[in-house]
Amino acid sequence: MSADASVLQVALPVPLPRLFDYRAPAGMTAAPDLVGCRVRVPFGPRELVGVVAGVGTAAGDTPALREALACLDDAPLLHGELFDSLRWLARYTHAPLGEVLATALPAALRRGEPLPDTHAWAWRLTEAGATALPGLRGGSRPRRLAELLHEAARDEDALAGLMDDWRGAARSLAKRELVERIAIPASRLAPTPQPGPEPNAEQAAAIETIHAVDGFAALLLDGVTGSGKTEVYLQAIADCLARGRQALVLVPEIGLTPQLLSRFRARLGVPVHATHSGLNDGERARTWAAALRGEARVVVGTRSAVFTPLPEAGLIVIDEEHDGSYKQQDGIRYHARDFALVRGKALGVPVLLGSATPSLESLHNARANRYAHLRLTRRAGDAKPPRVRVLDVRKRPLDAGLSNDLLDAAGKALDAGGQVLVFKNRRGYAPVLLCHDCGWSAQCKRCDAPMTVHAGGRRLQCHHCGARQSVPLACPDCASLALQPQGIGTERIEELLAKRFDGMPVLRIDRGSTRRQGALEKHFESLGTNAGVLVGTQMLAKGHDLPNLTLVCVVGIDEGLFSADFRAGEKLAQLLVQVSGRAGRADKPGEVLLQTHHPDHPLLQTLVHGGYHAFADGELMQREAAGFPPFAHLALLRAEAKHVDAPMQFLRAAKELLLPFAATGSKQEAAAGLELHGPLPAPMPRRAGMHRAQLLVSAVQRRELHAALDAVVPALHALPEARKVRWSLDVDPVDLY
DNA sequence: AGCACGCCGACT
DNA sequence: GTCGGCGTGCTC
Repeated sequence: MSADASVLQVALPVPLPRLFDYRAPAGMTAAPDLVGCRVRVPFGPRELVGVVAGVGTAAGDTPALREALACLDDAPLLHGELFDSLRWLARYTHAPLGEVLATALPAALRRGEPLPDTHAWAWRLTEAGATALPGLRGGSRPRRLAELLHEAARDEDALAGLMDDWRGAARSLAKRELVERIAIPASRLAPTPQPGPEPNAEQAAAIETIHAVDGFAALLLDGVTGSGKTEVYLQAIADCLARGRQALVLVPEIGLTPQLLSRFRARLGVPVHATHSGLNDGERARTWAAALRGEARVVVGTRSAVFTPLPEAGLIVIDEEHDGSYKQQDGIRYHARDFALVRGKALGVPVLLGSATPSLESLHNARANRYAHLRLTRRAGDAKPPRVRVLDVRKRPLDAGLSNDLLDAAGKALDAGGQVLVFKNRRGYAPVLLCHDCGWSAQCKRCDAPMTVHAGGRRLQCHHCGARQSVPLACPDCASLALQPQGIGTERIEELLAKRFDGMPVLRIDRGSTRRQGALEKHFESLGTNAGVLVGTQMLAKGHDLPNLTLVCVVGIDEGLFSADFRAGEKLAQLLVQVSGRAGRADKPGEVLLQTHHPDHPLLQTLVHGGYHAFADGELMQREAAGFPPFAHLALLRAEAKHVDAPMQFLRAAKELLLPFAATGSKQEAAAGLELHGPLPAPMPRRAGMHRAQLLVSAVQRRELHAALDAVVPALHALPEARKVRWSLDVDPVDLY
């Protein structure tokens, strides 16, 4: 084998910042047509599936290269725009390409399974079947099926519409070889959209602006709750389909409901492919393959759907663009909204970002004219916005954290036959178990966090590592029996409300009560439009339509008003506006009660009297003054280890590497160069038995941040201190902990 | 990340 | 005497 033979440069799913060279599999040559194909390769003592990222010539003195075992694809799985965008994502996140590709590909393909068939299936009569048809017993199912198939071969969907239990009949006929199953190409029928409601003037203007876009543009659809953003999406998608192009719709984790899908399916007149967390690996791979082949025309999915191949792309929609679930919080920490914008630009298609409470990043971009700003200010049917009242509870008696005013309002709403939503951002019974005699409180053994009381005061649970135990009978420190649940969680509110409104349905909706897929829907359906109370966490902020909801109560917002996290204000404002938007409909004005000990807090005052945009104006000014995003760019280097000192040692070494890029003290140069904050122990220094620390890097110019990281990240991998920790780099972190 | 190799404690 | 703990080192 000559030393300069062509080699495959393979991206493998390992946390090493390089590609690995292999000889082409036996009988193949390392030609560029293999780029984007998956290969199975030996790697140390094991075998891995990787993707050919390039071909090149091996350096002369390279030790004997190993040979790839097999190529798994006839044609590249990744090519063109998607491959280019994923390479960009690897550079942007400073992550190994192999890990990015492993994150982007459906699990079945990552494991090396073949690209699945996306054929539809049809049945037809065989020659023997045509001959035998008159002999089949009249009126029997096999006879009816044979008659149907005698007229024409029919696909399985059509058969299901024509007779029931056709499968049984087909099976029995197939056994006698009278019928056979044949693969037919997935249908590429022209869409038959159903007409929707007449758009109002604002919607029509938004639709026209989107329609007029040629090539890439980012458009912020900034519309109050109930203003009909979905209608704009539907018209834009229908327009995209009519031009013969594919549409991708991203929705938050909680937003992908059967209601949304059936509305899309009913209106668009083409199959809508959904990628939700309930799909198994095979189904996910099939949707991916169908999109790759151009068969899937509309794909709706959560965060990871942003990796769908779109060979005939025409439009990308991101619903509730401010939603935190678009940011992946482990592994490759990508932001689906931001990556969608990158893809839209590369694809040359419009990207439509919709929200009633746009992220400050998107508002900032809209104000800088980087995004078109489309406003929808009217609620459908001219429904009045809900009346928002700040409820001052200072010095008021509280029962399970609820004031009398709040309970009275709830009672009145229920008496009037309405539904009441009580929102509390803490699940469980109580957040702390305290000894009244000595001050001991139940702490998790593996985390620096108190354990939450659950099950009406019988169990303790750690919300950070999942540890569970029963509540001790006596204080472990002083043997006192005076152990008291302290603070309020959703369970405790549920308990109080069930007692207070005896006979009324009280439903609790949180991650404790609603673990299973579809459980949320079941809960809502069980209530219907009957009077009743819903108690819950974030999960209640959106999702299912509640037409009979007349009162929304928000309790426990005070923590959010004084959080150290610079994004806490934005998150709280978004939450309050979103949850308020659920109250009331056209014929029933809603009411919102915000219960607080800080009624004069500027955030509440601005939000209540000026609305979300007034809040956003003030918040953006504060961000600018403080040098926070979107006026600066952040990267957070995290490390964790079993050993106490290892994370800090690693981060100190990392800081040494970054120091040459840091801003100097002088004023002029402070605008250039990085600022390094830390390393510091993480806000929760120990979690699930691991000690954690972090180093925050910020820069005014994104280019400088990336230039420094480009230079430093490979050295980070090589640090001796790195071997003793698990570390990760989060570019554009959303949570600084 | 895996996985192997390698050197020190409580058990069939 | 071995099974197994996790430190250290490597992966084209």
